[in-house]
Amino acid sequence: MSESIPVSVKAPGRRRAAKGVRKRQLIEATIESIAKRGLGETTLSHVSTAAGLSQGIVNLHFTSKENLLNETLNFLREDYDQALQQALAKAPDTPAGRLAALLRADFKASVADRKKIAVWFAFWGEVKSRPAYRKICQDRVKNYNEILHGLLNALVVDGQYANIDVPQLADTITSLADGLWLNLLISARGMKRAEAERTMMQYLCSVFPKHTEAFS
Amino acid sequence: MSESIPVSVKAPGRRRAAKGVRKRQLIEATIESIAKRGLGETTLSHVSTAAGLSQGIVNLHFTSKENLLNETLNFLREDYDQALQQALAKAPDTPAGRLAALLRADFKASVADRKKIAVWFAFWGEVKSRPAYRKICQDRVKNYNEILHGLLNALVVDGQYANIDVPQLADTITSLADGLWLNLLISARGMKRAEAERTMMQYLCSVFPKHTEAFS
DNA sequence: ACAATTGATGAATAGGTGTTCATTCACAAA
DNA sequence: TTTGTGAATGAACACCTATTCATCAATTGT
Repeated sequence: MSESIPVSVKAPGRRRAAKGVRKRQLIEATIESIAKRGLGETTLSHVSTAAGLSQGIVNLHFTSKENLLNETLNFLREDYDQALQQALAKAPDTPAGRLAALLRADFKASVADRKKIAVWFAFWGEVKSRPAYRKICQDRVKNYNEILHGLLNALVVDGQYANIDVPQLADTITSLADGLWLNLLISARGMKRAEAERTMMQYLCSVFPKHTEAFS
Repeated sequence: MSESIPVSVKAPGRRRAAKGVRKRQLIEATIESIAKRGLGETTLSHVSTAAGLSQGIVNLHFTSKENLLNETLNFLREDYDQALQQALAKAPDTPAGRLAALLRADFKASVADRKKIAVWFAFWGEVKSRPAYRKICQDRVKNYNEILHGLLNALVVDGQYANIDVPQLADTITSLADGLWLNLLISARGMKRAEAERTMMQYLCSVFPKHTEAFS
């Protein structure tokens, strides 16, 4: 949000920063720009100006624009995974409780932020023509699926559910989650995060009727 | 290739076409290019070359690139709506049969074509920063939701189902459909259309257990 | 047959973008 | 203080892209 104040050249003391600091600063400016202007209209000028730095700064720290975008998508993925881990760490130790925590995490304010979702979709929109993006997105899905499969299997055992096709159920859940994100992004009458979360929980209740209290 | 020999024999009937014909030809070249290169890398040169025409042709028929892209998205939406109408027209006259037809249509070869899905996502990725795209996408969703609500209400009455929140159910169904599309686009082990359709049908079976035969 | 009309051309234009690199300058070690 | 290091600059460069427009030629009307 707060736009970085462009540093006056005259004002001393605003120079030099560790590499890691600048890189993160530039990545955040990139996310901001993609959310505001879209991926196609995001230029290095926009990014460096928003960061209050000079023209060549991105090439200095990332070598190329392509590299900046790859690292931006990577950052987004790590940010997402971290939110999941954090949610699981705080979750109760029951399968249902952990599953609920995992799926609620998708709709937390810090994850389902409209800006971040816009950036996710911007990259998804290029997935077919950019193998580098596809790789990162596939890795994220793969990791998510592994966690989800584990929890679903545990819950099926825990509740002695029969006739549940876990792989297909996992597909349904991940698809539902992604589709709800699209709703958050597009919907006219601003679908709210809470509403999306409720929809997801309601679905889980219907699949696991013995554990409704965990999904309420 | 050989060309520009200014003799009378210029080429076979390669000149002149009605406005509508050229426009459609250019829109199709645009879709092709977006699917192959992405929205950001699609240039007017690519489009006109792919159509076998000259530089200025897009500006002649569409005035601007922005216009071409808007009309391309519009075409995609009309194409989609048409597929839905066609599916409904051929459907049996029962609520369950019509619902099944509507949702199966999302995964027909001509609709869930990997190229078209890539283009949909390319535009969705810019929805936040381009009001014109957002408008078209919202209209499509709105129309879809109206049809879906009608069918769901009819089916609830038909089967005397209780405790069904139709608006929420409609949200779940549309989200699931969109999410399955993302799976088709990204998934590593190529999720197949048939698999996605089965997932959707299986979900409908779970919601409407008295009508499973319509969803099998 | 002869204009008139209009689709189509493609070279030229103007504006913008990513990248480079010689140079500057903050900072800390000697 | 002096000096070495490397972060940061920003003008210059080469490239690309959307758009224009004078020109051409196929079709239509008379």
